[in-house]
Amino acid sequence: VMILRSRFLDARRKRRNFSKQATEILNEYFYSHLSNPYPSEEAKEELAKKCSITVSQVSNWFGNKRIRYKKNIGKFQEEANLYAAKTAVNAAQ
Amino acid sequence: KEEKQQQLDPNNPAANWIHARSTRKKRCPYTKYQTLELEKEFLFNMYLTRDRRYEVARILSLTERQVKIWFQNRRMKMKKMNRERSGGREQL
DNA sequence: GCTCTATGATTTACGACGCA
DNA sequence: TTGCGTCGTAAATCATAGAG
Repeated sequence: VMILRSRFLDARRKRRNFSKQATEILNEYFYSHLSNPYPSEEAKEELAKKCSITVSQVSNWFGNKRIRYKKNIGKFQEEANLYAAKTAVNAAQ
Repeated sequence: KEEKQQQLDPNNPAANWIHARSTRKKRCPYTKYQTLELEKEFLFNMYLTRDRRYEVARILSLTERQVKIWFQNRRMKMKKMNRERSGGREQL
């Protein structure tokens, strides 16, 4: 029983990568708010809804993204340019 | 293998959200034993008296501050678990 | 299948702020 | 003014999904 229980509890660490579209939405927000990539609670809720993930997952994603971006800006430069261009196109419409 | 040199391009709008308290103690993962004992204590009561905190800290070779913060974090974890347990679907 | 690494989640440690 | 509470986060670490 304890074994089964612990397996169930450990299942929270079973994860799937987010969908391509969810990642797209999160990255768009991140790179279009690069000067302050800290979404408010309301913004997190909206992102969560759009991405079909939980608010906690949105928080985790931004926490991971900020630290990993900061640790190696060069590695993300291409991605940053891509989303900057995408945002510019959206804004132009 | 470890050269963390990041030249912050002035063009880069990300220049300002770096906190990084240089005086912060590095995170040090607790042993299985320490965690287990802390969990047992948490099960006994979610809030520590000063005397219990002293005892737990002494037994586990942690500082009282570490024990205090562990309980604070543990309560936040519980809160989060409850929040997502009631909001999400349950299977099994 | 079998490494690796990218990625989502969890764990320590604080700063900021609240209340008694 | 001390001191413990929560909230949000940084940074390190964990666990493994997935790409080669």
